[in-house]
Amino acid sequence: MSNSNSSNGQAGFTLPAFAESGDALARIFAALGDPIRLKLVAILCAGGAFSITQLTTSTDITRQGVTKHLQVLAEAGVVRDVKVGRERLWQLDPAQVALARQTLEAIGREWDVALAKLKAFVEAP
Amino acid sequence: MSNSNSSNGQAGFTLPAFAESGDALARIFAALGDPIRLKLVAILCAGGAFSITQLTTSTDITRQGVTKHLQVLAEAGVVRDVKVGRERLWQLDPAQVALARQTLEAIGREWDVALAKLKAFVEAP
DNA sequence: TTAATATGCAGCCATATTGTTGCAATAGGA
DNA sequence: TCCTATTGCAACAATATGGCTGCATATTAA
Repeated sequence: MSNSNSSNGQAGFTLPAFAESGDALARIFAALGDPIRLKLVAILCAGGAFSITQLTTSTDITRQGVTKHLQVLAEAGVVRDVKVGRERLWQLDPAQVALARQTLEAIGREWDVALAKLKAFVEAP
Repeated sequence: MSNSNSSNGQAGFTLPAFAESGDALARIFAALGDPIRLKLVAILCAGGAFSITQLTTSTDITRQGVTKHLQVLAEAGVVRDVKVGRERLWQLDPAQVALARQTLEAIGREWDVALAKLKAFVEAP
């Protein structure tokens, strides 16, 4: 089987840094990988700080369901909560979103480099 | 409960477009939301086209497990496969990655706009 | 033809995820 | 104080996910 040229690891090219960035990055993407959570992020990035009850009115699920989604987002570091009175207000923390965006930019750059190498190889004299 | 001022929907501000972009966008993020799949993407964006057997050597799971991960990525449109001989070579399709990146950029922009509005409100005479 | 390689497909199992209901607890306002 | 609004917590069911084994199928090479 395969053997031979390998495919990476001890291969002939280096992987981009995010390949080994552990689970933190994957958790950010996974947190964004749900339609309801994506909508919650949209609300939070457009508005400011909202309570769970307020956010619930924007979805078709129960308050407790929204709470679970917010917990997923919070564990990924995408949102934060602040207690004020008897309410718990949620707001976006854009740092992790920026990290995810930089990763996707890195993928695009690597891809461009790979294309350029291929082009140079094909056009070699 | 809550009632009152709403929080969006029929609220006083407009949501960014990605809020209602259906499940396609969420599927892209979900596809990237796994450490193994993130590594596969890293390999593919750095290299070119690899067979399942080759990709398996880069992971700690079985070939069938890798196949399932590739299917998740394929259903999100992140990777494509090409049959050549008895092999099935996989390669990145950067279009969906670019779409995800644009979404994260939009979140960042919305956030900046919201901050600017807040600043203007606080500093109002 | 025969053997070896590469993949496909089905089924199984353990665990995680998503959403619910029900009840308790905390905090504000009349 | 008493009522109400907001949230927290626990248990539960249904489904999805991630990983495996086992076997079948195709394709290349000798």
